[in-house]
Amino acid sequence: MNKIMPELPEITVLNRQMAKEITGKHIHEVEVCQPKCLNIPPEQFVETAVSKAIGQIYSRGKWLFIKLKPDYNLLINLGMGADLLYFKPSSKLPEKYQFKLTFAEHSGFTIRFYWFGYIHLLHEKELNQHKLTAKLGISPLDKEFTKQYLVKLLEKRKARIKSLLMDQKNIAGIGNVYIQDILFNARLHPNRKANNLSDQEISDLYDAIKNVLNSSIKKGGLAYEKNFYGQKGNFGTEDFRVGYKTGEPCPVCFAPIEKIRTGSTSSYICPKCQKL
Amino acid sequence: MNKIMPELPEITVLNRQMAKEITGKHIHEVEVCQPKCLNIPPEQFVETAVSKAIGQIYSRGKWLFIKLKPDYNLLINLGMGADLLYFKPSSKLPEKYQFKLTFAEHSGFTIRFYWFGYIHLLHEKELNQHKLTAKLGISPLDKEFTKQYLVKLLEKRKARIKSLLMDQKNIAGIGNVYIQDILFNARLHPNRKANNLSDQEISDLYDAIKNVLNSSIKKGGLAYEKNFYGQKGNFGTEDFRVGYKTGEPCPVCFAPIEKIRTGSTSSYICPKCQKL
DNA sequence: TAATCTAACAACGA
DNA sequence: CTCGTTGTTAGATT
Repeated sequence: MNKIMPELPEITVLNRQMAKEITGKHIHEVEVCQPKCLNIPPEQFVETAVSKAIGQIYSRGKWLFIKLKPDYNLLINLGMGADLLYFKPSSKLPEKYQFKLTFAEHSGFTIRFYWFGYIHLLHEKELNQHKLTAKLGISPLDKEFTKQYLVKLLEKRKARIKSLLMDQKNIAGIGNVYIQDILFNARLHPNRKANNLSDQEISDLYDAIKNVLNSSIKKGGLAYEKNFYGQKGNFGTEDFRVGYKTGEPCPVCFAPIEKIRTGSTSSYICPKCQKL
Repeated sequence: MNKIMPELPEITVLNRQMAKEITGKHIHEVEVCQPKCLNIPPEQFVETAVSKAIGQIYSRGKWLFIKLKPDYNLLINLGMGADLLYFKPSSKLPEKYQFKLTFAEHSGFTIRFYWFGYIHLLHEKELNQHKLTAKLGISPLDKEFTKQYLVKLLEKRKARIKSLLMDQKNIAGIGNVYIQDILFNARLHPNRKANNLSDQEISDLYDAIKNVLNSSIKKGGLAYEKNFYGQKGNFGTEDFRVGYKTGEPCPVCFAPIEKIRTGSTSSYICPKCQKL
């Protein structure tokens, strides 16, 4: 368990810190070291971004949305792991990064991707046609995400519950890290068919989603990911119940946790508590 | 070989006959017996169509496009077999039909679906958003469909040649009837990967597509389908080389033709001439 | 080992 | 037999 992918809790933490730190600042310089991350040519990207001011910052699923006033938006997806780090006017920059944005008063942030990731710049009017975010599903921490909403989402769906929950078009923000304990807490095998869940199971699943994500946010996100200030979160090994615990005893029945292959992803399950 | 689906040749024949017979006529009455075929409520359909005049008639793939002047279009797809029959003012109507359109001078046409089919009415401006036709591929008899075009279509495609050719988004108009002899004439097994064909094989395939479709059009289409005047075409059993000839000798090597399952469709092949 | 898109394919329904 | 939708899988991506 070295480098783990950022999911909703990590993005939420970053979002809050960025909002507090950089809102209102004016972009002075943009440095692009990895043009493939962008949606437009680097020159156009830089020219459009420079001299604009940071407006509202919010997130949807694993995406950060940073408004560049008056009518542009910077969309960031950290992909399979990345450091998005604030720097102060005088502080030393990270050794390696693929993107740097500097504000008028010489603070700014860098992004280092470990593996894939996107930095897209879009006009307000292009937002709803943006392929990668236009069809993002509801946030599991949104008020609109009610138990009834989950019931509706699952009924008539023949897909496996794990892949359905991880499909960002259904619910945005759950990845292969937090899904492990979410399913365990609801005592669901990852390959259960969505339309076969009992009312009780759906209810448990709903609570598990909220609880797992919220408790990580409360702890500042994963202990394996850095926040805006380079600090690690406090949600660590001891907070996982079955995730990444191959061979260790199930916290409920003491059966050894198994790592199994589910589709193209790995799942950590208790073979006794999570029956198919 | 009872009822066979209409493909490009049958639609082309219908198209020509309809253009000659009904162009310029004014719609006087529309009767809808199967609202599920329509894209809009029956009342709205009837109201919009009535009193408009028939303009240009053309076809794309298995779809007929009938312009209703000045700015509407009647789009017809005969699905898995249907009779689209002209009637004169005094003549008897077919016993069964799901749609009837009568002109001012009491001629008209009826449509009887045997299995699914569409009759859609669209404003000129809605045409390019029409899901079922907007992405139809090129016509294999169009001048733009050159050998080079086919080469480009097949390169880098890992799909099986049969399903690629039958996908209406690639080429529009080939179904599971004519594909049989097209593949045989090019000596191609239906499951060959598109990107593995030699230049010679692509060239043969190109010629086969044109020859098979054109020869059926010349004969007025399939002998198992009725044209606008209720007459059957002249392209019959003797014109098929391997299609629907299970057990009969291959016309080239005399090996018995086999009926095999390819994906969700049936294929008739010569096991010696069409190796995988 | 992760995330996501795409193409290709299977199963199902209308 | 046709066609669209849903879901699954393999491959590719920087």
